[in-house]
Amino acid sequence: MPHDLPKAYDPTAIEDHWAGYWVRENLFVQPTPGTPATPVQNQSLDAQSAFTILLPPPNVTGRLHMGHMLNQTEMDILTRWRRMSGRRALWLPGTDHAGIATQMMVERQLAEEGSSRQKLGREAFVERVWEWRRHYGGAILEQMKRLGVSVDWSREYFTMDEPRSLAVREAFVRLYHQGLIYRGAYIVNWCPRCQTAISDLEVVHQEQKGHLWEIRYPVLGDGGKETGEFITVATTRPETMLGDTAVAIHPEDERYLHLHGKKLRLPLMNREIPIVVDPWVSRDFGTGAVKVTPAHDPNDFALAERHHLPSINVMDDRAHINAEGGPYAGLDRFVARKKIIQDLEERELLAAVKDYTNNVGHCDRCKTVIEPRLSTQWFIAVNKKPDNGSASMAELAIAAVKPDANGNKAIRFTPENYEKIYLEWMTNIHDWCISRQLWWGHRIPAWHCQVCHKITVPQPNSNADPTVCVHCGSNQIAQETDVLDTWFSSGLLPVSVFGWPNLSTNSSCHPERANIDCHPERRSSARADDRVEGSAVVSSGGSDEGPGSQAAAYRADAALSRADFDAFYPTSLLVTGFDILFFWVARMIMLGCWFAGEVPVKEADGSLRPRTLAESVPFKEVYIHALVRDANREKMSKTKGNVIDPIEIVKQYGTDAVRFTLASMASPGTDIAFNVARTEGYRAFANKIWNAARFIFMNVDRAAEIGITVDRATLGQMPVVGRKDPDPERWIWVEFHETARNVDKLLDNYRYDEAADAIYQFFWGTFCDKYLEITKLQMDFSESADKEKIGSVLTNLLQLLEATLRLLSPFMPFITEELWHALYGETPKKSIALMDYPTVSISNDDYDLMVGRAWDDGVRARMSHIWNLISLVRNWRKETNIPDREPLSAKVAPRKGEALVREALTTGRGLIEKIARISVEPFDPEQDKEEYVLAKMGGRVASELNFDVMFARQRTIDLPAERERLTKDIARYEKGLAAAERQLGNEGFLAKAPAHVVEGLKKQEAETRLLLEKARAALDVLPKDSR
RNA sequence: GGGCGCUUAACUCAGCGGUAGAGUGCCAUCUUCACACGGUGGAAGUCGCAGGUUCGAAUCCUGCAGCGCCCA
Repeated sequence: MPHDLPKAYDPTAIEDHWAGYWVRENLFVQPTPGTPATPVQNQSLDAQSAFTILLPPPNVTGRLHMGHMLNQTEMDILTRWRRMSGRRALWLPGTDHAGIATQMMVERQLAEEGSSRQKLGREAFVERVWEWRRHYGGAILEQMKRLGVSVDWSREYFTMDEPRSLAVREAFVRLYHQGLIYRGAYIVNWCPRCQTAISDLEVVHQEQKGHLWEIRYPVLGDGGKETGEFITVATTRPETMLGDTAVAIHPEDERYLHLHGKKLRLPLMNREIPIVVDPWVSRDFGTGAVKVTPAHDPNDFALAERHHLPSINVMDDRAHINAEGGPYAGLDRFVARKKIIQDLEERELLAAVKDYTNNVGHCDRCKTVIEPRLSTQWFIAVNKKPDNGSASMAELAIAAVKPDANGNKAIRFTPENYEKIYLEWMTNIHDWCISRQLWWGHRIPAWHCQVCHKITVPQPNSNADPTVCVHCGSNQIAQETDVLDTWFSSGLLPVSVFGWPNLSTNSSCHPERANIDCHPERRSSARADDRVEGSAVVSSGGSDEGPGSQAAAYRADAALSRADFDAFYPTSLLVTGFDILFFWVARMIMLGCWFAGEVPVKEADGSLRPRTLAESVPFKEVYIHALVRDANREKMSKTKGNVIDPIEIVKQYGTDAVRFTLASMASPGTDIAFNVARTEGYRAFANKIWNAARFIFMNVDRAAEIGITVDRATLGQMPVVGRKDPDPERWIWVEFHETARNVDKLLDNYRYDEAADAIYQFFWGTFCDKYLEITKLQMDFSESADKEKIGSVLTNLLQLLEATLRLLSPFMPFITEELWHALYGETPKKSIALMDYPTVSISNDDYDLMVGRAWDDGVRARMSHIWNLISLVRNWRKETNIPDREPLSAKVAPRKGEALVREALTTGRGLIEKIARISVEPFDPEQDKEEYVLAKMGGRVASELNFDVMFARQRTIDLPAERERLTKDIARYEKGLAAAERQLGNEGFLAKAPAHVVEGLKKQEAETRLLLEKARAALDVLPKDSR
């Protein structure tokens, strides 16, 4: 192995190389169980061990941002760790067709060309969007590849590809025939720019300064004559008065009691409208009288339903006043507002104008002010029980998250408080408006009859579009022009990525589901075309013949889909941000529980049984990650210009360093203030790793030159060290295993931060700073060297390095891959990512044996004493300005009664002498009293808890500084001692505190007392004069 | 208006009932044959404020102040 590594680690070329290699070699392809596809991962695993994770699909229009990188880093760490831990790991990537965003993108392009979607027409426009997607849609996936995420590229999905489209159609059709999808007139959030309805969630509310106009409506007496009296209403949107059909007052409002049952004349429109009473009206707001515009306000609409008032829509889809607006027809809503105010003023009907700040809804996409508008839309009745009386969608989705009688949850949230937020939302959920007036998306599979005006929706499991109306038989039917909400298709992903609804039961069908699962037409319906096309777009080329597309072809088969579904559904985990908790997570739970619940479970013997709720959920765990903010905790936004481009940072510092930064800051529930200073620190860490490896390789090479061979056969194994081994080797392996165990536990609880920190501390603080320093003392390549000894030291070093690289690999996949390959002549597998995680390769018994033995013997305590003594000497050197290289002689007295301290001094003497560059002689302060006292007076004595060290006088020391230091120490010890004594004198404490706490405090008190005495004695022997 | 969260060293954050931690930064010193993206040593915090519970509170409770988020 040639080990001429450069002195400093340069990640760029290395990361590019491995990123390409991982994709090319299909390392993370997880074939359908039972198929002969690429046997890269461990095939002996049973389905129980699956670890499945679905990538939240980024928009095809998207570019990678910090949120993606955090999300993907977290998923990649967990997936790599689970894979190395022996699980059948499958991470599914894909993209979302993002209806509005993508359509807007292409419309903008067209506008630049002087064209528009209307000029193109629907069909040509949709083709144009596909064209756009083929050219630009893979950008974000290419960025993901550069980050080295360990996804299965052969299973890449797109929410508009054939299998996913089939799932969307089938889901719609089934829900429709179950009576859970209806078409109705409701107030929706209408975006006049996007020309579509959007869901409540896509509306962002912003405080805006506006006015509250008070308008006088004349009261009518008998015979429709104005009485001269007025009722004054307050409104923020006067233009809607054109559509007023009533004025409402509170039934108990004394100001208006005499007006009950009266009518009003609607100004400008000269329409007679009634006064209605309704307790919903707030007496304190405005004038206590509220105009009612059912077609343009959701509250008014509800009120109108109660009072059977008509609705008059006064605006068109561009938010211009329509013919219902009389003289104002054709005006833009805001122009109309001005004109109306003016006209009212002229007629002396404007009572007042007050400044008012209100929350105005804007379109999340284009920021246009939303116009609540009465229109006909498609809805899912999420609260409606199906005809067979079983639970509604929302009820199922609640049951999936709420703890059952035994406290078990089918879906567990981390951090836990999201469970509450989710349940709160799901409990108050409204029907879901799923129609969008766009061209890009899944066109709703419903046909309108031009003759009887009824709707025809195909039956489940039929791929044929209807040609005649099922109600009147007419052939004049046309497909609905609306498309479905993008979240409808992404909500189905957990089932559709495994081929649902195209699932064969292979042998026999569940009696109730027979028509669905074994439909003959369905077998050939899902073609692999789009998959192959998808791979061609995103892969580095030539993948059409690779195992990827082969696997794709397999999956088009219903039997294989079934095998995938059985093996991988429910997925294990969803990692996502809280911003799409309702948009996506909640909808996946609703749709997942609903449709997976209809798929029977196939038992080992081939029989079928109904699926339980816990088996129907789309994922068992949800980890909600933090928001990545800038270094000043500000939310990143394009307008603020504080957006950090992860790819830029990656180019500067390396992917590994950025990943490690994100991991080390990813504490559950806390936002991440991304600070490049941290990344700089972790780039230094990568460099440290690089150089530690370089050091080891150099020594292996030097050893080879004098004929010392290092045994690589034992690499990958965990040595069980025992009493016969020297302290340093036993100690470092105990430390290593403690770290590895810890990391396992921490990752299991999503504590990326603590896991990253544990590895960092081990590698830098323990392995490099201590163990490597120890091994340096043994690197003797002279003729007289003990070759066997050096060989075993180097073997141990390589073993440790190899194991540590595996431990670190999920966090820093690139540098570990590079060094791991450099370490072997010929690697046992294609990638370190396919090796065992260190915790897997040692059995529990071995672990207990090893750590137990080492501890019994006090190896950790001894090593800790040794390092304390070394620190004491180093500290002394600094204080007395004795250079590190200058030899020093000292006499050391271990603390009385501490056997381990004495042992440490005996066994570690050589180590201490070499590392601290000191010659040590033992002494006993009791027996050598005279010399000790002499030293105190003439030489110097340094003390810590376990040792007294007597140094020969070599340099003058800064007496005032030394006095100050000791005085400060004494004060600190006195304070600590007083506090401890106070505690121990407290009977309540002695009686109530647990024994170990009391014991600990007693020990601490004794130690503090000792340190105090030592410090006092040291101060005492310092000459009193200033020199 | 309803709900949730945050306030710990100069900065960014852990800790969440038993004597205050990390990374970066800072100070001093060292270019000794892995690494100056380094070594060694060091300084640095009445844990937002005020009450309470407890033998004991950064940690639990209440109130206040400041900051932020979600929903209406």
